[in-house]
Amino acid sequence: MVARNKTEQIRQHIIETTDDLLYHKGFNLMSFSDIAAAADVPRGNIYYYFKTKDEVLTAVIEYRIEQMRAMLETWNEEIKTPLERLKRYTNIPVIELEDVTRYGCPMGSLNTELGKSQRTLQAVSRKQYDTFLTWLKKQFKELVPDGNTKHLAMHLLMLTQGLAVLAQSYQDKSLVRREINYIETWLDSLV
Amino acid sequence: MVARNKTEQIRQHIIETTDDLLYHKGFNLMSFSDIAAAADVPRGNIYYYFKTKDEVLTAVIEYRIEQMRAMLETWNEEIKTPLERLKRYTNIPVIELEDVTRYGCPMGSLNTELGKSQRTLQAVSRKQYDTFLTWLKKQFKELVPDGNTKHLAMHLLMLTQGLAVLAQSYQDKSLVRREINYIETWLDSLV
DNA sequence: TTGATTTTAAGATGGTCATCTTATATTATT
DNA sequence: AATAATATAAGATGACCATCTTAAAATCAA
Repeated sequence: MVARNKTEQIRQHIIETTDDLLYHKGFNLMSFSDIAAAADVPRGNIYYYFKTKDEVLTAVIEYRIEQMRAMLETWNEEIKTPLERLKRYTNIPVIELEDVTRYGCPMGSLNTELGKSQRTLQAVSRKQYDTFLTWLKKQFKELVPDGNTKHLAMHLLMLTQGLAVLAQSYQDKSLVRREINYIETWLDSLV
Repeated sequence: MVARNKTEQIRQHIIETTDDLLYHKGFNLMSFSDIAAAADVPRGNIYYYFKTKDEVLTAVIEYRIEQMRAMLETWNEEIKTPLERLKRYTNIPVIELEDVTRYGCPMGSLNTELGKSQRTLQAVSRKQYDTFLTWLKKQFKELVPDGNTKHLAMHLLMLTQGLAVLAQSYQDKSLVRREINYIETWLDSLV
């Protein structure tokens, strides 16, 4: 029990440190040595927890999705109106301003990288988008019951993705704030 | 003269084949062996034309920018109104639909990749954006003389970047067409 | 406590990478 | 034709990579 538990703990610890590493370096420049060093686990021992690099990625994505779901669950409980919930989503880049202007969007940059020649892994990464999209559709359904909620959700996601790409390219924080304001104005215009 | 010329020709040939390779594989997964194979030049000989991989990248970006400038110049001549010129720009993803849904935006995907931990190279790549932005600003200046042309240009670029990211992630051509229509409607609303 | 199982972690393996050296071949100049 | 400069291309170099093997150590169940 204790050992099983400890193993799980270390595995979880590797996942959490790799999450940051993946965001900061990208998948292809992130080596097993990097993972081992970041998690402070001997290089040869990582393979006891994960057989391949792909398996590490999958575990990190699963972890991210868990986190996202928990966050969205909290928003559902704590934020009363769909408009306010959509605005809460929209404001992620403002809240994560340092990271977004430095490393871009963790979902978008990974999808872009993997989409070139690692499509199987991209499909894994894409589940992050799916998780948000499902939630966004629900909010839009509440906000504008007879709008095309799928298109609206995609559109909002697209706006935040474009924002992140340019924000990172130009290290431009004011661009983030300005574009987020436009998005909020657009959301207001829907009701 | 002939030799100098032939050398220039081979160098140019390497640049052009590497342009596609870079788009399809990304910078870090593109090796010198790939470059040599694609250009059909012996691996060891590539170094006669380019000392480092960074130098190849720089040459490819310069070539791309030349191409872009020539294209924009043609548009300036052949398309009468700034609105139509802006729409011509907007329609690039529709014209390049196959490539955009498969590999994303050549500028955006490269910037995103290099921005993580190769900032010096990202600065080189970013010049592609700059070239478009300068031109876009001019068009907006003509279209809405007292608008904030810098913000408008950035905004339009941002829309196309978000579009490319999602189009590639979901391999979704209808998304491209739909979003391009929105952008055109927005452009119309400015006059 | 003993024997089985789990966990650790060093070290190999075989591959690919960017880059360099160098000897040979080609071409240009005289 | 002789010489000098340019261009070719094989082969090394050393670093790093993902992954595997394996023997020792730690922990478990009996």
